Amino acid sequence: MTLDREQVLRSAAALLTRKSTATMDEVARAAGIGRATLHRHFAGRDALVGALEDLGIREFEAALDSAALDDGAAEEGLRRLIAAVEPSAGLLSFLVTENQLFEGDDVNEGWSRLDARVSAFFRRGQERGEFRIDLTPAWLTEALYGLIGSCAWSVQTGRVAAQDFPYMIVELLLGGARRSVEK
Amino acid sequence: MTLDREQVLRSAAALLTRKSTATMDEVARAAGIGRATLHRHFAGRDALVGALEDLGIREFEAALDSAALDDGAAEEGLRRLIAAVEPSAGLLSFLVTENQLFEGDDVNEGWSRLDARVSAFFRRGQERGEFRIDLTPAWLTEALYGLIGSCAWSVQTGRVAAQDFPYMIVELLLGGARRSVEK
DNA sequence: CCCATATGAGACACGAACGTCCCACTCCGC
DNA sequence: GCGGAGTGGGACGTTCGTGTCTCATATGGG
Repeated sequence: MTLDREQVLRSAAALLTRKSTATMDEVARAAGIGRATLHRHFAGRDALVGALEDLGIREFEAALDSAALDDGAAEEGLRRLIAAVEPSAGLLSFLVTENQLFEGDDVNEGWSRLDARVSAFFRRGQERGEFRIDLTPAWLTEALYGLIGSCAWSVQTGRVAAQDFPYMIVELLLGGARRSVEK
Repeated sequence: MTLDREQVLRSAAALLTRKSTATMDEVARAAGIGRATLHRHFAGRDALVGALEDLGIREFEAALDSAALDDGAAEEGLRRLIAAVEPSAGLLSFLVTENQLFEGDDVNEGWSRLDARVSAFFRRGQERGEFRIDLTPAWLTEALYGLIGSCAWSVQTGRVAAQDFPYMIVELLLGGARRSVEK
């Protein structure tokens, strides 16, 4: 008994990553519990998505912390970040898509905090001459999210090998963001 | 009278780009027509999305044609493609997202045809030594779609100036795909 | 062993969106 | 001016997901 809330969230994340329109019933069955029990722990779909948001924010924040973005070259920091964020990629891309559906009323303030950290990282990289200055930090941040989502999707559909996930993202994003010599 | 089917599709695309969950009623009002009339021209939501798919495929295909990808350097071809695809960016990113919701049963064959063209373009660029060979054509194709979507979204939320749309995408994607000298 | 707590299954009402239909109105061609 | 086609508004039934509730069952601690 005594349901493992964390495990339910994990399976919900795994399911919603694949099928973002999954029913509460499907979420419950995927977690191996009854729909009633699911409702007992999460007031409704909004509450469930909210809990997933908190989870995703925590994971992303942890990845940011563990990446120690400011240690050494910015390029290496970014590589560590991508590697650290890989396990959460599916969940994060689901949450990004979910957020886009909102009418911008009440967005979880956690996202703005994370956006600010990522954006600030790119800006520092620019100031240190490691990143191109003609691509704005805000755009690099959004592009990072987009590439994470695209790559997670490509892995899911078999277009990209799972083991290549970090490499594909880092090489594509970094190649563009890195100051190249002929510029 | 005699409803302009094309115009209805345009306004539906514009609305669904911003709010992909918009109701048939909202779509109708956005087009300035009644819900009944909308249903007379499109059997249902599926038919409407299907018509939008055809429209998006036509536009993307036209962009591919007009870009003349094989004329001159691959880089220039890509620049022309991005510029040509800009007006359709919102619609295309909506359709890509929409397609991901499908359980992969019956996808419009148009997409595979377009995927093949884009993918082949990247492959030729690789063979001619203009693109890196460690990033697969399939991934470059998906990344292109993802960046188009991210940039369209960034423009909509004001994070990226509309006039910078082609530049931001091309520079980021190309920088990564382009063989850089220090490699 | 017994009881409290949590669960699963199902029933129920509610709301949203859909798809269909009808009716009055308007606009156009004849 | 007249008739018909096209349109808008609204009503209706249906479906689907949601949220709440009840009840029987199982599990685990005292």
